[in-house]
Amino acid sequence: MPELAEVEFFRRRWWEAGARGRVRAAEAQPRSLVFRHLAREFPGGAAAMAKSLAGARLAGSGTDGKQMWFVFSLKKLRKGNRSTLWLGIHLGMTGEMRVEPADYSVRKHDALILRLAGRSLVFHDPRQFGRVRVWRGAKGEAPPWRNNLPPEILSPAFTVGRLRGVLVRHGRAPVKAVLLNQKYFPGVGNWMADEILWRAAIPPATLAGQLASAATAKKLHAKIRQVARDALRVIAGAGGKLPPDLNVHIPDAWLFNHRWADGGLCPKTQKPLRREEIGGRTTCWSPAWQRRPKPGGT
DNA sequence: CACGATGTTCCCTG
DNA sequence: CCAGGGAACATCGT
Repeated sequence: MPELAEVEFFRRRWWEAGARGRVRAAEAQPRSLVFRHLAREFPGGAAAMAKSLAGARLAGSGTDGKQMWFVFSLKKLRKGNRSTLWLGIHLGMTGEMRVEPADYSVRKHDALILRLAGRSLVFHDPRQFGRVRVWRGAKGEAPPWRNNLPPEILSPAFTVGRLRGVLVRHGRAPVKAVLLNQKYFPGVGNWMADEILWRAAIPPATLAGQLASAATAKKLHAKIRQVARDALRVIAGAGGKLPPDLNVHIPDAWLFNHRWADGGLCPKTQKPLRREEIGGRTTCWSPAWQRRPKPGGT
């Protein structure tokens, strides 16, 4: 499920239910594989994390691409100054965040439950490709996993020039595979990559190096941003009210609604869509619409 | 019963 | 060391 906008949707869901609230207790299911790396970064692993979260106040939250984080302030400590706890959640393939009643009982594949006054915040992940990270530090410090992040695709630092550099550097890879690289396009996943290439009328198997001309890169850059903005607005309710769930209405003018089942038709041409594996992932595209760009200048 | 799923990481090769 | 490709991870639904 989770790409840029779905991650933002789930972050807001927890944040709107828990902002500035006190965590009365935290319950981690240590057998969930989402904690498999935790002990390396946080001595004591899931159990120590749950203990540290008890009594903490939810002070902030955000996302870095598909990585979401919540920051908690801890009660004053006599020793040291490490009064801030960062909780990082990656949703993997099937993770989701829920808000449940206070008396909610743990269900299969729930990984983490935060008990607040009047409600429970639940992180649920059946396939367990998700990941929980925790870092404790002084106020104003950030965890190592927030250092040296690539520019968000909607930030001013995500420039056409940067995009061209990426296309040249990975010139022998299919552009579809390059778009999935989180180092360059944080938050872009399989459906967004297909949507971007469809809107840009670029066949997904095109080698990235073929797209590095100024004109083509500019077009691709515009579509990357457009898909990110549209997805955030429609799915995460950017700038407005949070939609009640992820089953929001996606416009039929997007590829999104037509891509899943075999036999879908391209909304632009009404010709059949094709599904094939490109860049290691199932890719949906419209051969009648997505044609190789003409070789252009620089 | 087999296959595929909106992700990441590790390992191998050139 | 770099770039690219493929497998593995675990579970569920069609």
